[in-house]
Amino acid sequence: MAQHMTKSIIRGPYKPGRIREQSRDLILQAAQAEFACHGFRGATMQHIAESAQVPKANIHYYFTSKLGLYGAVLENTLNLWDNVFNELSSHDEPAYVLSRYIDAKIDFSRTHPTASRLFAKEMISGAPHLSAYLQQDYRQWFKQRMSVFESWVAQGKMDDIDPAHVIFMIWASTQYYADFEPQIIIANDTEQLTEQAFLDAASSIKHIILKGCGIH
Amino acid sequence: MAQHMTKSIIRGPYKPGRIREQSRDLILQAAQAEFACHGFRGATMQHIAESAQVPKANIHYYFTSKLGLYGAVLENTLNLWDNVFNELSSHDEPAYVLSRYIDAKIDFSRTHPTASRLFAKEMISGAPHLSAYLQQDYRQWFKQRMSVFESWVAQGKMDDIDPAHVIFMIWASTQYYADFEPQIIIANDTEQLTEQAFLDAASSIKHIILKGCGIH
DNA sequence: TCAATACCTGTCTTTTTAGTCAACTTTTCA
DNA sequence: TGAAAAGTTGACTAAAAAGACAGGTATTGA
Repeated sequence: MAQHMTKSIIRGPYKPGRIREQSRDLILQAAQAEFACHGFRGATMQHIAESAQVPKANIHYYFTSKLGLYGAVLENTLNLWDNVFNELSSHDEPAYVLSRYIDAKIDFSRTHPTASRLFAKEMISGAPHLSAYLQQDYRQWFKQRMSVFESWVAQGKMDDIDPAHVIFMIWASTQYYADFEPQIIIANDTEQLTEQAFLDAASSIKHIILKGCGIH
Repeated sequence: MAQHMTKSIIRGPYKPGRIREQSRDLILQAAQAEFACHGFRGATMQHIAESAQVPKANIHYYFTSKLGLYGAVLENTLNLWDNVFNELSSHDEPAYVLSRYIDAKIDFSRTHPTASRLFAKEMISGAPHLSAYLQQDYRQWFKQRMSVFESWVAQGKMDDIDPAHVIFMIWASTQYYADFEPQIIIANDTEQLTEQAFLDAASSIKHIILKGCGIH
């Protein structure tokens, strides 16, 4: 028993596919960075392999093709996204909901900048690999939010602004701190963005959005 | 005289380099679209050639290399940018200045979406080809704007918000309508973004930014 | 211990890519 | 008009790319 536990601690309990999961994750991580930086066509399997420190052939053992790998990276990233934002769903007070949402978005930009950049790159390219997602989950999520905003407007809890533009402003402003990092770094005359810088950004965005929408 | 004018209308008056300018522009146009869509590494000279409807070798007659072409595209686009925004410089009233600036930015997103996307792609990749520009013109422009905002705050014309975040919010929100077009199109359930859609966006952004910053 | 399964990778092929070059046509202006 | 300059391009080369695959090694449970 003791030996078994020692073995478990050192190598973990055996599961078929345990190594598979680890290797896949390692490659997915490296691939996300490469795709985020160079886009689908600009990324190379060789670079991803070097970055993950595995032979190129090893990538092809786990993923059928470059496109398959890209699909897996996108799917992986979408799940991450959903996990972060699903909790923030229903609450009566717009000030509370929007504040928490902006905080979560800025925190996501800080902790997952490559994920943000990956989607930005894909969008700018015309989202050729995201049509399924955009037509389904995204559309549905968006419509639900819109109706929440509309009820707030009807209840006089905020100004009569097209909710779509408010959502776009929040997305744009929060994602900017991940996607346009070089610009912000040079403007701030700093080496890298600190956690405090993100907190300040969130604070300013919350001030402007809430006050700008007439939310108290 | 009449014959000379006819000739002028049909072929234009001769200038050394006239053909050069036309061909270069044609190629630059096609290259901008290709680079904006696929990034530097993802773009191919062959695609650019096909898009411009010239043989690939013709591109190499006018541009030394892929990198040289990319540099020319960036420079071209930066000049465009400057021409559009240089006029909006000095005025006492923040409401007037910011309104006109937001309008100009949204109009740029509508009329030059590929230019916007080109820069977005470059930024997301870490701006490896823009360091010179970012360190000089951009930095200077940014500092000047910051001081204008600070004087407005000092005069009580707007809330005490870090001006950098206000500028970033304006940039992010206005550029979003060019860079993330697919997302906006699907959310709006439309085929393409109309001029009216851009005007509505500008209107909402102005409302939120001005009110949100406490500008009357 | 021992098949069976999972995992690994050096080497190869084919396709695509950037860039070259020499022969060609068009345009210009003296 | 005619020679020089500018513009054009098909055919080529070398490098880099994605991907296939056979022959390995490591890991497992019985």
